[in-house]
Amino acid sequence: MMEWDEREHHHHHQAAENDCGRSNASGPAVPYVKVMTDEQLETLRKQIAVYASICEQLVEMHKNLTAQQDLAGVRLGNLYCDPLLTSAVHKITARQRWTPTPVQLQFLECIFNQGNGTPSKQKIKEITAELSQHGQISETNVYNWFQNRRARSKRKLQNVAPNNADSEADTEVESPKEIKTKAEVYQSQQNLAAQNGDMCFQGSEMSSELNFAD
Amino acid sequence: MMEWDEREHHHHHQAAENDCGRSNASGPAVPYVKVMTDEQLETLRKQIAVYASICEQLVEMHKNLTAQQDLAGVRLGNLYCDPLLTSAVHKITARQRWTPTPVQLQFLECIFNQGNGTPSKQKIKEITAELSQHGQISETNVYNWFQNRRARSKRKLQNVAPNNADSEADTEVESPKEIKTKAEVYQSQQNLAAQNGDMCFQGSEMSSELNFAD
DNA sequence: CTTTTATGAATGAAGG
DNA sequence: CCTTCATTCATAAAAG
Repeated sequence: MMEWDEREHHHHHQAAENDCGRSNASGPAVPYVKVMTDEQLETLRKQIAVYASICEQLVEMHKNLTAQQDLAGVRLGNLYCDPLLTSAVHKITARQRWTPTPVQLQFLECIFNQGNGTPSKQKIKEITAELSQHGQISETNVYNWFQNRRARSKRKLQNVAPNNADSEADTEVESPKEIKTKAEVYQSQQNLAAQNGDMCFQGSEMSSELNFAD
Repeated sequence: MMEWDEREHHHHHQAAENDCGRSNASGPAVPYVKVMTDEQLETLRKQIAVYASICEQLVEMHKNLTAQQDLAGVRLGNLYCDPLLTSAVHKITARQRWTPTPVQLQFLECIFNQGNGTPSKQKIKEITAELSQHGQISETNVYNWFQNRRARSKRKLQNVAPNNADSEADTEVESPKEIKTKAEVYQSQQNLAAQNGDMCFQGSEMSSELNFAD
């Protein structure tokens, strides 16, 4: 479901050279390295998210409480959450995702436009095999692509529905403002942990060590 | 930038299978895994620990505050929260579909992992009753959850198993693991969650398993 | 660099 | 159970 497509690496001279699986694999030259599966990473990511959420909640509670009565003596002063930390954690556990190459995209688009609805499982297999020649791709990727393509195409038509008759072949048309508004809300919801200025902690010496990402 | 290296692994079993440097480098159709150095793992642990610590402190603080004065009118614990949408005018569009709270999810995950596959009708009832204490939930929700969980778990396995390898270039994968190396973090999280059972952490979920390499 | 948009992926629920 | 759909989430890419 996902491939870690490591793009341009900034040739960092990290302590441990990660050469797992390299062609020259016979060498036991990889001393200290830990391996995690996608699932494990995902789990970790979720747990960290939970913590972030809990902190958020608690800070909110605290703010409400202190707002009512001046409890100057109980500042959150000692609790600091380093933004960098959050961001670093995020990067570490961030999920990567497949991105179709232009060729693959064109091919998929082409098949999609042939109208034959949801490609059968077998069909998916064939398509995947075909597209593998043009880059990394999996059946799941193909499956998801069609699912999304179909769903979004459908929604677009709905949004333009009021005008049935004039423009129909708008598979690539722009979406209405309503969607936009919704997106904004959604956007704000997402970045909670990332940008709550009120709980801007700091003071953890941890930050300096966050040099995984770039 | 990072030393996350994705690799094709042939077996799918726990993070422990750190087979970096193995001789088989041509392995087709194998799962991808992330690799971390000891240092990175250590940093991650520290970061999580920081979160745990912050949460504990906040909880403690909150308890002290509420203890000092009876804030009956500010029962913050019950707000079906949405901390981020403080300016929530949009929130009118309430969520329609059930979303398990972290605690609920954890519980479900736990039961699921006990292997006792088929959740009988009676069992569903019990589980639902139990989880009701942690938030809105119905038997249908529980039922669906198990259905989906199982189906998806199964599918993941299929994606790993069919290593027939013709034209490699396979992508996605997952690692089915049963291990239960609960990390301390997990433990803390649990306690925290328990103490704040009436909080609803929207938007973030947590999984039950945390087990990265040692 | 920050914000916005496009879109790959996850998941609760419905159909069969 | 398995498949399909709708909605939501998260991130890569584009815009400012």
